[in-house]
Amino acid sequence: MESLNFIEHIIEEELKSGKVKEVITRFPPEPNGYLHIGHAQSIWLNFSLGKKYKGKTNLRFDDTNPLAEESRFVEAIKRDIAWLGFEWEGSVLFASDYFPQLYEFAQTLIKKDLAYVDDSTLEEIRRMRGVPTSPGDESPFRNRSVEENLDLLERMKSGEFEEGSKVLRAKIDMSSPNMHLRDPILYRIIKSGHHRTGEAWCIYPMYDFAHGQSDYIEGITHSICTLEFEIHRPLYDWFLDHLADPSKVRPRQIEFARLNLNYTITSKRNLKRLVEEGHVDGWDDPRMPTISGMRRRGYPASALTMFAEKVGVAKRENVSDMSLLEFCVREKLNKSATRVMAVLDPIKVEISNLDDNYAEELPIENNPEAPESGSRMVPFSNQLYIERSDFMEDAPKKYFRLKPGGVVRLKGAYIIHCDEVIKNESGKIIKLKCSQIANSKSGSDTSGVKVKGTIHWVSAKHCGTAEARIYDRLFNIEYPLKDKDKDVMEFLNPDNLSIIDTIYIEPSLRFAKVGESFQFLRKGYFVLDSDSTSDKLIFNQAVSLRDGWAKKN
RNA sequence: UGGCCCAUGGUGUAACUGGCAACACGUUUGAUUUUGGUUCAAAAGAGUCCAGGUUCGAGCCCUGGUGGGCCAACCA
Repeated sequence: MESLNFIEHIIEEELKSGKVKEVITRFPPEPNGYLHIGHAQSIWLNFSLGKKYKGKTNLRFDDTNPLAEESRFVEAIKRDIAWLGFEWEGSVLFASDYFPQLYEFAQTLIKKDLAYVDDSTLEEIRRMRGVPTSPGDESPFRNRSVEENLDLLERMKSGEFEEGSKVLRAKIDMSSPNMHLRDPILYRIIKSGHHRTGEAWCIYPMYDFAHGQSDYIEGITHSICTLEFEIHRPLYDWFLDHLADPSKVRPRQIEFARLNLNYTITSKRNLKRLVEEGHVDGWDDPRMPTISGMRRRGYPASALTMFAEKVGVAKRENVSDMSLLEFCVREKLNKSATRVMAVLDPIKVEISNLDDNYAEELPIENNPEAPESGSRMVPFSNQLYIERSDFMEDAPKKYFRLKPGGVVRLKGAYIIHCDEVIKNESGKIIKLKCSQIANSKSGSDTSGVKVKGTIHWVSAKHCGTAEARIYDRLFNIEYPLKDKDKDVMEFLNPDNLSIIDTIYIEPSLRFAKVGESFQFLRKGYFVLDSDSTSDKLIFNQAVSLRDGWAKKN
């Protein structure tokens, strides 16, 4: 039997008992930044629940704070969700679409004597709210008449009062141990343009007054959010108790633990800092744990949803291993990425027994995991580059690559024997003189020579060049936010990006398209970055290949 | 001196109305391999935070602790 997460258990019970007839979820981002991997999980959760139970999922922007929100974020968020492969029901929705209705809800509460306009200052309200361990004090404005409150709210709406001079509050319980029930603020005055409603409003609802009612208006059945909203649930329900039509679908808020990843952060506030303080090049910098960053890094969308699924959903605080995400990335790319050869740190190889105008095209498979992908022709000559790490002068016994007097297979080509090591004055190896073993051609090898290793190569006469950007973990400690006395930025990994300005790539790579993923044989998965130009290709390393040799050494 | 929530290998999740703690990642070992990749096979690693209780039987139920998270923006 397939195991269910706790939300699915709840849903299935409700479905069985008839408490709910269908499942309608929503993903409710605030357009004040880019989406990160934690949001990817929430998106996956909401949309897959909708799909699994044959319901639907809305995309609704929670845009109730004009000071923070911008339409460029709306666009970026839509792009990311679509890229992940999810389709929201109908058109994109906005909490701001419901401002008129929300305003009526506010009037309804006033008429029920459950809300009042408070003239107290911010500081006074804060002080009267008290602290969790002892009751707060009631506002002197708490007992205004319904008529006065209605009038005052209307005048707040029409712009008669200054920002901060008045708020609308719910009349609940100033002594509640739950701070959110101590007469929470419903509306505040903000005289600032809104990304969608422009100057139409100068009062804006608070999150608590907007979210649940928006869910209710849309007929959402399950309003899934993260744990920090757990304490808001009594308020969520209180509004519904007083405003919802009992004959209509009543949304239920369910909280789950947000996803965290080690060696990085998933807090919008800190991601914003990374961008604004210039620690990265933007929200879509490949080092960022944002969906856009991961896309640019070369992580496939399917790897992100696979990761979300494998991590699972529960209520306990958790920090997932980056290695699981990387596993998902490799898993997907292994099946889809074309294999090509690129030398990142070259050492020249001259094949002495081939003459200078020798040229040959050799067929090399595009992807052994997908035989139908066929092969391509790769030029071979007497001048090659191999990886510096594929040669060792004093090699240990288990070193399977090239060494003086040793042999190695050039992938898809010939076996070569290392005859001579050429060094410069400072002792650095600049060239290897090798000889090609007769009859050792790949696929028709009758030489009888046994090799332990196969290495990649490019023809120095035919190859192109490119820049490679190699990424490492963003932060150099596992839990960057753990030490609250220190600034997270202190823990940034100074080596989180290394740029190799010239790598040597096989000619076929000249036709790579931006966003196209490749496996650089024996190195890792790379994607062509959008910074590339027609005369300069730039590849991002999504993730290296697993390396059993490196691990042991 | 408050309230709400959580606690299962290193990590993340399972264990449906109590019934031999399972899966994945990671780690280690071996085999295969013209990628030290992939694939395949295997191993190590928790007795379920602690103490009581109920029960033939508790990771699951009850009580009390302990530890952790969240709550005092006119943010979401």
